[in-house]
Amino acid sequence: MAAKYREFQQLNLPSIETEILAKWTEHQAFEHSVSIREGATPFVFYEGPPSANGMPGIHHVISRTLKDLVCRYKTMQGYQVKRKGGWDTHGLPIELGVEKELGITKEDIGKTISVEEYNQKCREAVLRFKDKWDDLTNKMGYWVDLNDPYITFQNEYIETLWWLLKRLHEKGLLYKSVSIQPYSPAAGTGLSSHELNQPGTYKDVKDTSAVAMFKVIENSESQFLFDAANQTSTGSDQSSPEVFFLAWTTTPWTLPSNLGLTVGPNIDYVLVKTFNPYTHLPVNVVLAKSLLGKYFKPEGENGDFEGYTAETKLLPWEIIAECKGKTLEHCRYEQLLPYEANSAEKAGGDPFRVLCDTFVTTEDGTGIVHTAPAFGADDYKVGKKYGIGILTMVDREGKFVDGLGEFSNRYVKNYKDDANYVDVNIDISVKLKKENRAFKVEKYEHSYPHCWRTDKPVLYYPLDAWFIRTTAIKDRMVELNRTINWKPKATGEGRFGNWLENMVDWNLSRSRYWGTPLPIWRTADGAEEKCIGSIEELNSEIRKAGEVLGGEVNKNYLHNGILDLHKPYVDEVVLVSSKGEPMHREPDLIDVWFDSGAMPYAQWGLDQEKLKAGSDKPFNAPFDQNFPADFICEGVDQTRGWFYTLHALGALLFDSVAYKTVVSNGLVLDKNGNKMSKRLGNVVDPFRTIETYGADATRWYLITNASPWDSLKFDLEGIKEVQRKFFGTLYNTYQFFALYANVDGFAFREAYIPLSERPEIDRWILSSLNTLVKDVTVAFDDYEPTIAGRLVEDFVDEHLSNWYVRLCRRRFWKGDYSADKIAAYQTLYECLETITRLIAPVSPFFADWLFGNLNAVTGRYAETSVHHVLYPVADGTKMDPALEERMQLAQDASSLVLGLRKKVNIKVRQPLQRILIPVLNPAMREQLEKVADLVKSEVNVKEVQYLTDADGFIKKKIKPNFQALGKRLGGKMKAVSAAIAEFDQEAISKLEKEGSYSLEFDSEPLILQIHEVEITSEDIPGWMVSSKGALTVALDVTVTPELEQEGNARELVNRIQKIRKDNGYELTDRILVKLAEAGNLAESIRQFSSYIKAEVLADGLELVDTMGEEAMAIEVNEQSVKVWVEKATRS
RNA sequence: AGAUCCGUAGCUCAGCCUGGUUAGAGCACUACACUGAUAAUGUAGGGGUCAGCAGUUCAAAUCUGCUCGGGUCUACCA
Repeated sequence: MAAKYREFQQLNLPSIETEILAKWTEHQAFEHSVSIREGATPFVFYEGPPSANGMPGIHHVISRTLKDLVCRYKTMQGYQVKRKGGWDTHGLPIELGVEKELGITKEDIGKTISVEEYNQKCREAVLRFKDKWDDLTNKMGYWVDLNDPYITFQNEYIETLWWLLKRLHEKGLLYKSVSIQPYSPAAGTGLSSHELNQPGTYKDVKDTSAVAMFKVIENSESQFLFDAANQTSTGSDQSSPEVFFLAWTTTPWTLPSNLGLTVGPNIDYVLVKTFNPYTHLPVNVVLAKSLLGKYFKPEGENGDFEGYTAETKLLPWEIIAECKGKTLEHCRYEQLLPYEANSAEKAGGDPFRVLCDTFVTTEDGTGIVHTAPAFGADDYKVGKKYGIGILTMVDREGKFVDGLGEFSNRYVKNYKDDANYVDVNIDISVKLKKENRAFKVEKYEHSYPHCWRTDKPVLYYPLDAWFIRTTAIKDRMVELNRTINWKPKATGEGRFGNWLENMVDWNLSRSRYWGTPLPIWRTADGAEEKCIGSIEELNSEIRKAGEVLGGEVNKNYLHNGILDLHKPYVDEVVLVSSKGEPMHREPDLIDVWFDSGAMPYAQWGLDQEKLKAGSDKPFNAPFDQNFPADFICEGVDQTRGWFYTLHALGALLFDSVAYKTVVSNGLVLDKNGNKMSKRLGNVVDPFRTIETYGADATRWYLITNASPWDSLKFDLEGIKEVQRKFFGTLYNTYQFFALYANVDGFAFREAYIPLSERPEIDRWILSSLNTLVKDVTVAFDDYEPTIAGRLVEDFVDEHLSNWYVRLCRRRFWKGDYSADKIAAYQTLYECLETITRLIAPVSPFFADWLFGNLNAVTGRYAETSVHHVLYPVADGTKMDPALEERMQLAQDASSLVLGLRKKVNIKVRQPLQRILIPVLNPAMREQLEKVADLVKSEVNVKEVQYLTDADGFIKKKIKPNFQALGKRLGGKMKAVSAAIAEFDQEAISKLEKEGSYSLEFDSEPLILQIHEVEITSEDIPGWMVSSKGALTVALDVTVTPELEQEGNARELVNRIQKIRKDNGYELTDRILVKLAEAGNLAESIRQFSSYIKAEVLADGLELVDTMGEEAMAIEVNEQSVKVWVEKATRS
């Protein structure tokens, strides 16, 4: 006896997964899936390293499912896909976590705790949840190499980063400069953007804002302003008129550092003649035209200048000139608040000019932006462009420097919680008012960032930082980006593309402790600097410095070299310059994004031989075959993170893309569309989800519910639905197969029956199957797993289960082990087996389980896992579009007839004589004839008749084919459409016969072609009719006595089958049946005796007069009858 | 504030690129049927201002613009 297909009580995905997981572990299925492809074309995948200092969430499951399915798919297509895991181990989140845990702040580090101890804590915290992560990886079926991951804090990793940095340094792409960064004077530290994004950082505050007046200097650039002012100058005012630029600020304390005024080149500005509302002196002011309304009332326009006094409420004003911002460029003005400390010389440039830039808006203020390069990123940028120098009149404690007269040494905000603090901003405003230099002073409410630690306002402050000159290759990065296949496309072109267009240099510096140290040593005067590119190089420099400088220098590192590349050790190292001066390390760490962006190189580490040989890619061996990546995938939040840094480093260092395809998946929200957060308590625990519903159902749900890049509303009900609908159906189909295949001992040992010898329906399902394979492959190749999954779902449900199996049920249990039966088994087996391979990438457990169950009996594959076999390839010779089309016709026809039966309430078991189908053309008839038998048995009718218009009793309906006709007719469409609607039967049949029809339209001839209309049959007078599209079906609902008797027989069969089942008989048991008191059923029984016997596997069917108590009373079509069923003894 | 994605039935989504006249599925709901796949299945029904407004067009869920709502990223700036 051959092995049996496994049969089950019910579907239990989690227990299947436990079983498969054990099998994978035992046979090292993952390792094997890679090693069997040794020598094959590699498909390169990069794993974006997660940070293991927090628990994994459900959102990690989606991106990892995507990664996994692509890798599995490519493996099954014959590529070798190595997947090296990795861990991101540096960075602020880790440090903040440790600070919180230890109850310390940044200031404590190096004081109450040594940097050495602190970094040790970070190192311990970093992989705290690694076990949990590994557990999830395992349970969700994510195949990735966890045994040999790259870890960013390891020396080998950091060493490679250093080499890369050195490379950038050599290319002149790594430089030190000032940048304007958020800075907290109260805490005495710069703030990262991460810190600035803490909740509650932005607060609405009321600040004193001032519109300051900058006095224009008369020269050739500004002459036109003065000319206009002079022309309208009135007799009472003999002195030469004064012209001012109006500029608004919410931070008057930045005014002593003012060096420029910025206007928008395309903004319209006006010169307005008016009076200063505080001093009442006549003035001429420049501001943006669209902002006039903020300062001047419409009633005051061209008002009474002569009669203006201090008491006049309404300010008269008049526009006396107009120009674009570009015209104002380079105009000069007098410094607003000159002191000894803020002279033009000290600024070190050519200040007090009007500048142009597009960042200027006219939404607030005056359209002229007061520009203090030290205190704003935009200001700094535009200031640098024009070379106006820089003044930093505030120190790091947040107070004015010496040499600013009455403002010297005053805090610009109340940083010290001083109860007697007097707001210097008010004092500055008052001074301006008195000096005829303020046009408007008022409180202004706006949102402003505050330090999350001290709650004090942040200010933007120039700090030293190291930069990578990404802007140097901006165009190349844009160009390379165009070659990357972005999914979705819009993210690459839009979000990422715009980001590249507006790129600024990459600020690498972080003033923290736990991270990759910048490998740059400098002399005190900064004249000489060294960038170290390897451990070997550092050690040799250490020894050199030890020799030259002598004494205690580097004494801890002279013998064994440096053992840990982190702080504080590297900071203890002193190097020596060519002139014998000591060099100290630049204290910064580098941005963690550099760590992860450099993983294509650093994951392999440096090859010391290649390094010595001076290779320009001195990385360990697999690098050459593993760069660039064919595919990466992470959340959209990585667009400016990992996607960017990978791209930037690939382009900067090797003039290459780092990845060819990138999939950015969307967020996972809760079922109400809210972001998941611990605070709201709506986080979904991935472990519980997987344990309850199974990883496969979860994966399938995540993939098929929405495109990966759309945000997903995660609902457990959806997983249940997938479980029931998809896996349940597929499982049922397998159970059905196994049930009968075990009875018949089918093990695919017979020769493959040629398609030409199989029935229509077999050829149809195999054709559909191959079409499915083709479409699924196209979808996967296009990184559209959602489409692929939905296609498989539709096939399994609609085609395989609800049509093929339903229609073929009898073939499996009826009759001998004939050729037809074998064909049915072979066909269904082929479908199931192919589906296991199709779904293997998405639902790896269930697929492997099903594949194993099938293959265990047939042994068609030598491989023990579906993940080791090849992905199905569509067989064109099995595809037959006409066949698929006519089967659709059959399904539609059946559905229509069943609908009609329902309407007249005649059950399907009651046979009916015939259906009529009007055929519009010979091709349609041919198609229908081929599937007529299927339709007949499906809807239980005896015959199908075809009606042609020759029979004369179809009424046809005509309507324009808008798509075809619209192109030709355009505007006449409406009228012609109305004319077509008026066609009578004669006109329609004329058009059909001749293929065209001419009509007169607007006294112009118009020839209507047959393909420009759609003709359908509308009605068959006197019949029950139903239609869908071009297909119309009529049903003969007459139940003749003969039909009724047959119906009775079938009903009886049905009842006896039920008894068999209730009695618990085996499918193959023979029975004996006795019936009594059958009334008007007796005739049916006699007439259909052999039919009944065959159907219920009865050796005998007897009509008797009476029966004992034990007989069962049943009802058949409202006629009661007594029946007795017993097992027949085998003869 | 800018960029970007999304908005179609009670819920989850197709359809939109390439405009075409009854806007589709599944779930849920209701009724009926089927009963040798049965903790399965089928049929039918109700349920839509395709977020809103304007435009282009003979024709708009589909193309364009604006507005509103939600998400994400970037920024917070005088």
